[in-house]
Amino acid sequence: MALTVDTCCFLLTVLTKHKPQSFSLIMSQVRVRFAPSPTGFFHIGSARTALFNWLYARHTGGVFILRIEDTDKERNSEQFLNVIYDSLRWLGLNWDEGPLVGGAFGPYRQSERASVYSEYLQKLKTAGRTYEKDGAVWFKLLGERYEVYDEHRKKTVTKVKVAPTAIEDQIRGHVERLEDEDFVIVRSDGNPVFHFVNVVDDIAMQITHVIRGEDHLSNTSKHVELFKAFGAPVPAFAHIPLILKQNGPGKMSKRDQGALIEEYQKRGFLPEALVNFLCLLGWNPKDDREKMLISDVIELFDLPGVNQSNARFDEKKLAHMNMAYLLALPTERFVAEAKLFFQKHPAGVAALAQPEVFREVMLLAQPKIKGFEELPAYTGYFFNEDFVLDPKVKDKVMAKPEAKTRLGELIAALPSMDLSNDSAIEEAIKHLATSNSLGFGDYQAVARLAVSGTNAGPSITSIFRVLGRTRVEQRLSRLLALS
RNA sequence: GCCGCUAUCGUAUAACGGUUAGUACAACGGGUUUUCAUCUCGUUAAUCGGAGUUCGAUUCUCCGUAGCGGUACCA
Repeated sequence: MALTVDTCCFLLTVLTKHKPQSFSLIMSQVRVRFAPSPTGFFHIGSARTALFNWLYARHTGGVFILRIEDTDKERNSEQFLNVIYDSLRWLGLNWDEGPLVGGAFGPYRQSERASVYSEYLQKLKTAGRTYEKDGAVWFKLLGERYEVYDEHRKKTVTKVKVAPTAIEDQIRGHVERLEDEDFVIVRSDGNPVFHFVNVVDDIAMQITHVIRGEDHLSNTSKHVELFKAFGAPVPAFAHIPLILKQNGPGKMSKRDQGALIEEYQKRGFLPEALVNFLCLLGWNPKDDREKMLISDVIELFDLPGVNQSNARFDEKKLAHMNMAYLLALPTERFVAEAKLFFQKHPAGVAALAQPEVFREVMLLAQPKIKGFEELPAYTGYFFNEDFVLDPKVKDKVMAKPEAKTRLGELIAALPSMDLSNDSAIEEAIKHLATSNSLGFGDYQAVARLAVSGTNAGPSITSIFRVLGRTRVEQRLSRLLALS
């Protein structure tokens, strides 16, 4: 069926609730790409770039493409590719075209696109926009050439009289930069350089919006000149701010704490919490909402709403977000996720030995912890008899001379206690307390020390209930004998 | 050095050119929780500096300063 351009725009507007003027550049579907290099690491900055691309695609009803920039042949392996796939999948950023899923514009790995590059190189050669020098292929700018001595580089360079290249950035607005020197597009070893393959792929894959880190803003003038030389439409650009390390100068590098997605996976962060945190680093819904459904973010996300200044990473805010998600998690999913976490943890064997107990303990832990990584330390004493007594807590609690008396009274009362539910246990301890003219608190601290080795944790009544009479008795007696 | 981008509490951010400059995290102090955590109330805390435009500037312009990025036959 035939559709007019107006009809198309109207439909797109209706379908995406998007401002029509944002479509001035393109008459077709939005196509964005995320183009990581398989280095064996997946950086949090890359994750956010991927996320913003994905959000924009989902917001506009467009296509999110994964393209692998693996031209650096030496340090590539399937393993490294899997890091990318795993990280994206874990974050929930599914791609519509790319490796594993295919698409009409493949292949999606640069290492498999050599023929495309030579074809495009030929176009440029035919157009007279290249020349060879020192065995490399250079891109020829259009204009009058002149020589000038560069003090900083300590050599004479050839410059070209050209007008500045204008970039209309969706986030930064109008940016101008003078691109006045020819540059290499194919190295003397025959490998095309990043600028060239990047632009060729964007043309070949019909990318409409290039959303990437600000570190590429200065490169963009090169890219724009290449697009023009190919006679291809220049895509819309959107350069998103960088993530700075939380302490010290500079952007976050892979050596910084918290820089790698892998680390969050290992530490048991909830991916939806990390994604929510990342959404808010450089973007906001223009109201006070913070914990948001991803569907709401998709609806509200737009490029002009992205901030222009770099953002410092804040692990405490992320931890808080993770806790908020943990608290809101349906119980059974919490237990299931906790199980997955323990399966990869050394303490997991003991913890998972008794599924019933494990579940009970996890129910106690859910409202108390900030992240799954706290679980082994927080719940260890439930699964192990040889837990350690915190020396500081022990000294403090056992410093009171009556502590041993309280312990003895508890042991004596224990056989007749109803341990079937928390309120019964509470009643029993209260009864014991009042009969000795004391309060619940007089038994709480010493009992807690005896059964858990510490002064923090779930309610003492719950610990008694889950542990059961025998183990509680053993632990109380052990502490009494010890002191 | 040169080029580009940026600049609001410690951090992330909000504020049609008109607000007592808001919110969240953190910090600190109460309350709740017979522990801890949660929750809750409160306190501390910001428009980088200087000009200009304007009746009025956090907001627009310019100049400084600082931060960040780029400046490769890396990506």
